[in-house]
Amino acid sequence: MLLTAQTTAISLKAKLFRGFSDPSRLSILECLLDGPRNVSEIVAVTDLSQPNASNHLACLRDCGLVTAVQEGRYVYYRISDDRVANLLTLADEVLAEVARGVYECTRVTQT
Amino acid sequence: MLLTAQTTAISLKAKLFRGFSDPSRLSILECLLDGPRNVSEIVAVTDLSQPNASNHLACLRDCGLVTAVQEGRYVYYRISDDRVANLLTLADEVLAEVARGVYECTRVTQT
DNA sequence: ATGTTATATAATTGTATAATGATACGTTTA
DNA sequence: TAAACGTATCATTATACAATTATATAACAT
Repeated sequence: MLLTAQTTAISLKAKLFRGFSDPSRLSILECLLDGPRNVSEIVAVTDLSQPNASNHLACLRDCGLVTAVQEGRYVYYRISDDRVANLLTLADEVLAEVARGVYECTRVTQT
Repeated sequence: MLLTAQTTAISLKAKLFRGFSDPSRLSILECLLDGPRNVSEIVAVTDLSQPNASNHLACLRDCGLVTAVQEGRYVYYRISDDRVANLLTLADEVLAEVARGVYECTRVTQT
């Protein structure tokens, strides 16, 4: 793709959505909707391996979707902005409308 | 990941977000915000190759984000639901907040 | 100091997927 | 019917990315 100011903004937005586009990361985000959690708690809730969870958390953190605070040997993660939660909610609504389509979509691999 | 009813719903949502997570598909969606467009028009606006645009359109259609209507030899695409547009707008707002983070995020490749 | 727990990082591997070029299919016009 | 046009599909290639294993770092406890 040709890169212009416009497409740069679009690439940013694509990157933002990519933060939400993985089941592991979504599990983490939904877990954090209930409040801050440390890595061990996240691992327990999501059933991800610890390194895998850390990788995805690093991705979410780098993208600004979550923030991290160290407390002793624990690192607590939380969702950085209410609008992130709003996006998840709105996605649920869209999904309710188009669920059948997404379900049948085979262009993106089923997990 | 272990697949449960919960993770299945999450996988669906991840798939939905994946529809938004590519610059080419976002360009197409933003182009369609102005109204229905046929493939040639989309190709002209987005600078994608015709086969590439068709591929992404098929993905968006399969995922229920756009609908297609054939008129003569043209196929007109439109955004399937207003909430899809809302999601794009909300993403802009989130991006305004966390843009720096996303910009600096190197876990997801820059385009 | 040593061991233990919590988290992060690195290297590797397999898979997903975006882009391209060639081609097929369907529709219209001559 | 043939030619031209619009769109879709297929095969290929290159790259991105998720998951795993092993290991490193840091904080705390004994």
